[in-house]
Amino acid sequence: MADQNGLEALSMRKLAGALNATAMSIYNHVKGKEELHTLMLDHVINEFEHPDIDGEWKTMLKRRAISVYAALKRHKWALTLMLTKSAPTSATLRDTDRVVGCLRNAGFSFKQVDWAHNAIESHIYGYTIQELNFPVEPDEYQSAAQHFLPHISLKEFPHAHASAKAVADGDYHGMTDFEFGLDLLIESIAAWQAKNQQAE
Amino acid sequence: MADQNGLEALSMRKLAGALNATAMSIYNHVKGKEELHTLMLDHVINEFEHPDIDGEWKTMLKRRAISVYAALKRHKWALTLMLTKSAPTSATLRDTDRVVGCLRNAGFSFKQVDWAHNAIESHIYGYTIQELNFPVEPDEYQSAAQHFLPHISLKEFPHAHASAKAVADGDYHGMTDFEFGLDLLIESIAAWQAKNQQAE
DNA sequence: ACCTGAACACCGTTCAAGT
DNA sequence: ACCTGAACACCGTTCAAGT
Repeated sequence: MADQNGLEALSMRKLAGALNATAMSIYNHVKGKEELHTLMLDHVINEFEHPDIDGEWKTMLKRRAISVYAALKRHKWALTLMLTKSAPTSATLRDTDRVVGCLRNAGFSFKQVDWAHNAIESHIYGYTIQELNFPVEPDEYQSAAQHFLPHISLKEFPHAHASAKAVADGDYHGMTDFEFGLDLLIESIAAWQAKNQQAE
Repeated sequence: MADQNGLEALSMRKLAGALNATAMSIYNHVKGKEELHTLMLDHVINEFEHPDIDGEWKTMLKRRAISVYAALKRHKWALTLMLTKSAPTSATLRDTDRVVGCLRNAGFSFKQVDWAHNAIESHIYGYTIQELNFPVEPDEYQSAAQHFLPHISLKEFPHAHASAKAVADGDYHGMTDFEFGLDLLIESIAAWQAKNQQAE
C-alpha cells in the first residue's frame, strides 16, 4: 500500500506493477477500485483504539480520539475516501459499537450517545482536515510567516496581517492543539449530559 | 459549474463540451485543472458570511459557522478540494481576516484567536464530512434502521444493534444537530477565554 | 481458480498550426 | 489573443482466451 505517494498515485496498473502482476489480475481478488478503497479505509479504521466499554468514558473517548487522529494522519488519503458515500462495514460497526457501549454504560441515553459521538467525531475529522490542508510544517511557522507577511495586504486584511506579524516576530508560535478543542468538547458534553440525565 | 453530478464528472473535456468549445481552449483561461479547482473553492469561500467585526463575537461566529456549513453542503466537492494542500488565496484571507478581527475586538489574544477559530472550523468541517458520508437521508432513518438491523450482529455488536433498534422502533429519530456541538464549543470557548484573559 | 493481452472508452496536457 | 486537431502518456474496466 503506497500511502507515501498519495491516493492518485495508486492506479490499478501501478498497484499491479508493484505486485509483479498485470492490472487485470487484480480483478480476480477485488471487484473494482471502489472495493479496493473500502478495504483500504477498513484497514485504517481497524487501527482505531477501541474504548474499553467499562472504563471511564472521558478518558476512553479521549484516548480513542487521539488514536483516530494519529491514524488519519498516517494515512492522509483516508479522509478523502470518507467523503465518498459508503455503507458501513464491520470495521465501522465494531468501532461505533464500542463507543456506544462505553457511553451507554456511563448512563447516556441513545440520543445523548449519538449527539456526543457525532460532536467528538466532528472535532477529529475537522481538525485533521485543517492540518492536512495546511501548507506549512510546524517548525517553519515563523519563517513562513515572515515570507508571507508582505503578501498579506495591511489595508485589505489588517487583522490577518497583524496575526501573521505576531508569528513572524516570534511573539507566539501559531501552532494549534488537537486536544484543546477535544477537551473543551468532552467537558461540556459531560456537563450537558449530567444536566439532562433524567430529562431524556 | 456542475456540482450536481459530482467532482469526477467534471472533466476538462466535458466542461468544454458544456461550454460549446474544445477541451484545449480552456487552457487559454486557466493554467490547468489545479487552478480550476482553486477557483471553484474560492467561489465557495466567497459564499461564507463574513462576521461583522464589531458585532458580538458569539452570534457573529455562530452565524458564519451556519453559513459555511450550508455552503459546504451546497457544494459537496468543496471539502474534497480542501484536502489537497494549497496556499491561501485572497478569499481565504478575507474570511480569516474578519474572523480574527471579530475575536480580537472581543479581547482575544492572537493565540486565543487561533485556538478558538481552529476549534470552530474543526466542528464545521468534521460535522459536514460525516453528514456527506452518511448513506441515509434524514427522512429515511427509521426505515433504513429497520432494513439494516438484521445485518448488525446482536452478539458481535450488541450496543450498535440496540441503538439501531431504538431508531427502528421509533423511540427516537437518530438525527444529529449541527448547532449542538457548535453551541457547546462557543460557550466553552467563552468560558476559557474569560478565565485566561490576563494570563495570555 | 487464477492470470493474460488486446481492446474500449475515457482522462489531463503539450504542441504546432491556424484565425 | 484565442481556438483547434492531432498526439502523448496515462486511466478503469470488459472480454475472450489461455493455464
